[in-house]
Amino acid sequence: MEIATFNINGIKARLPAVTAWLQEARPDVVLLQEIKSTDEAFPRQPFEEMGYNVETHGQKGFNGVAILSKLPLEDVSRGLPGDDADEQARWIEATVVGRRAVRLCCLYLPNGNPAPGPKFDYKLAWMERLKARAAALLAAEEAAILAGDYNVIPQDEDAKEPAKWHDDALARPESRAAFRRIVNLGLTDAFRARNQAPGQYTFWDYQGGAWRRDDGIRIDHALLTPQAADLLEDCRIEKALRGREKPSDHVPLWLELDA
DNA sequence: ATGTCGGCATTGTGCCGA
Repeated sequence: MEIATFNINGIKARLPAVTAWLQEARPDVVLLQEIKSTDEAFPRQPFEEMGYNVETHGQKGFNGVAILSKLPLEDVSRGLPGDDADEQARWIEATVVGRRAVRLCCLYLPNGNPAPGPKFDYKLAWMERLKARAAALLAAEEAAILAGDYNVIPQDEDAKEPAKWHDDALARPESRAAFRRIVNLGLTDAFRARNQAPGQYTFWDYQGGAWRRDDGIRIDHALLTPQAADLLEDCRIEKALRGREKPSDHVPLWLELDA
């Protein structure tokens, strides 16, 4: 089973690029972040015509997540538990059953800038809720993946210029510690399980010629429960997509699971 | 180097978020 996670930075602006990519790459499952669309406005039809089931958790103008799957999506759940007052659409999960059942959690973790401040507080609180959900998934002892835009640069080797990020919400010690607490519950960073090299990025800012200078950061991650990690066959970053026409500022992260 | 995008409210262009 091939699963890709991709922050597309707006489905309306990215529809041609995303459909062209899907036609050639043909993943079984796609986890999308930053659709920046309501459920009603999301263009389901082009994806359904390609054979995908579509489940969205959208919001007008900002955020929004979705799951596309060739297999049926079962037990769909929207919203990260733990705060009924949170209206930001950043979490959707569902189960696919191939040769094995896999729980798919698609997440768009808050950016948190400027830090310190209320947005940073919201990020850290959201990460506490994510930790609680991860603990529950681990307790179920089933194959689950928690993948998406984490907006966390885990270590200095995950940035071309780490020093310029040290005061940023993506790399501050509080953000990195919160990310480590989640991983340390017993999850596997799928990319790092397969590739230990520095200089592996999933995001290059539109500004300042970041792509041209390969000034990137690794902030899109897939964390796996042990039962999912046992199924992991490969994990790779599709860097070339960033160099195409009208790209997102993120590129897809791919998982190959024996499932 | 207040640099680049996307979306919104709006019909010109400024604001917000990233």
